[in-house]
Amino acid sequence: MTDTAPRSSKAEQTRQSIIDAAMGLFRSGGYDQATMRAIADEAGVSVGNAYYYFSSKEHLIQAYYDQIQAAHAEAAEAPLSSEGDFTGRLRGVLLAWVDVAEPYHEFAGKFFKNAAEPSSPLSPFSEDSTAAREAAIELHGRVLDGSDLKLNKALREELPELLWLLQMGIVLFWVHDTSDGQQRTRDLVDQAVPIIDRMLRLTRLPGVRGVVDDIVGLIHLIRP
Amino acid sequence: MTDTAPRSSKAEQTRQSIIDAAMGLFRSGGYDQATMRAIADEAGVSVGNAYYYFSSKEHLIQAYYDQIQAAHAEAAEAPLSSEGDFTGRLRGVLLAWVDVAEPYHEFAGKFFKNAAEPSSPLSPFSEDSTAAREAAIELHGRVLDGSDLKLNKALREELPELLWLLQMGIVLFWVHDTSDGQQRTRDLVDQAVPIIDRMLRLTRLPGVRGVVDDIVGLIHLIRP
DNA sequence: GTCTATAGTGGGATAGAC
DNA sequence: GTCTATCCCACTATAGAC
Repeated sequence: MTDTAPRSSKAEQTRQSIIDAAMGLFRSGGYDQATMRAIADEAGVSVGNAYYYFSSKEHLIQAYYDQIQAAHAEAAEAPLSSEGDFTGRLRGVLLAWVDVAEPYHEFAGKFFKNAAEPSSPLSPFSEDSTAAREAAIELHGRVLDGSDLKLNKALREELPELLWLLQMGIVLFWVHDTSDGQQRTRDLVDQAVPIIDRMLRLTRLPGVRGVVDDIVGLIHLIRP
Repeated sequence: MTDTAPRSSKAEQTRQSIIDAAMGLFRSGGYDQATMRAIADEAGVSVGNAYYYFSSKEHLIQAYYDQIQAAHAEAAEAPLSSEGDFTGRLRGVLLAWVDVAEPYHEFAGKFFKNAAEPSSPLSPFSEDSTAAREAAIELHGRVLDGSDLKLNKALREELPELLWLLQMGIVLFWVHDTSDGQQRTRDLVDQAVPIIDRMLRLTRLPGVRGVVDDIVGLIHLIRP
């Protein structure tokens, strides 16, 4: 979607101040409280100007998403550089997301609601989310690249996207998770990761191989 | 959720006329076109009165939601009574849903959006949806009961819920599916069902068994 | 190209009289 | 239970300043 590189410093400053204002208001009062009037006011710009930079309130959230995504990419560096085996790397990356997203959990449901609508630019499957989605998938590619997993080529190619889907599933669980510090989501990650590891290693088993090939075929069939 | 039995005839009549008006307008013009003003107008009541019966536009959707649910249960009877093997039964039940839901596909995204918010009573995971959810899970229990599948007990117990989750995944795909008659979703079902069948039969394999046990354990851990 | 100010539209939701 | 009147908000339009 939008390029992250700064254009003219003035414009970029304005843009950023709007994002910052939105961030602050989202955080303190949730999505509904943060009206476009309030955001513009807090940023010291006019409503019209806010709309000049963000064509809708949803697009403003998108910027917010991008920021979480960037923070996740950064937080994921630690496990990606220190962990060598697949389980450690995947767990590290997934838990890094839970850490990064924790402050927003309270009102994430509101975001999620908007993101669930297929036509919304906020949908993780949408055109507008392509950049963020691909960055996230790429991150899972790196989980695999540095790991000790041996996989057949066709599966290896699909796996980053599948791991991203897994992450979306964890996000789904996470938004419904009301436990303290989203501990249940962390438990889910802890337990699920070794199972996934074992499942992936099973894919080399004679009886399993054929099914894996069919699954890869299915993925190709349904990909847009 | 709401009881379907009629209360006082006058109130119930008004209530029903609002639902009918909403249904008609949703169907002809989609969700956005059907403003509360238009719905109230069509029903011959005031906007305030419409809100007296339905505390939000979302709550109006519930009536729709229930209708699809009931229609699916009915449409699923055919394959459940005629098909004997697992693939036939599962495919029949899943495709019955796609058939039943087809007229609503256009604006199903709006349903979905509301259902996605964790705190919404329309969420398939919510307290309020327990009855509908359990009915749907029960339906998948019947898919298994009449089939030729042999499974270990622990897995057999979890499987109806897992199949329901699969159905939720298909719904997710479906709302994003813009192909004619949602043909791509139908293709997905056709291709996925035999794969699931094969996967389930693999669970009896020595190397696979342990992983299946762990998955069942994980399910128990994360269930609320 | 960036920004302000202001006035307006239309829709979800509500208050309070009846 | 029902209405009318009104509020608030996202969003648009416009006219113009720098």
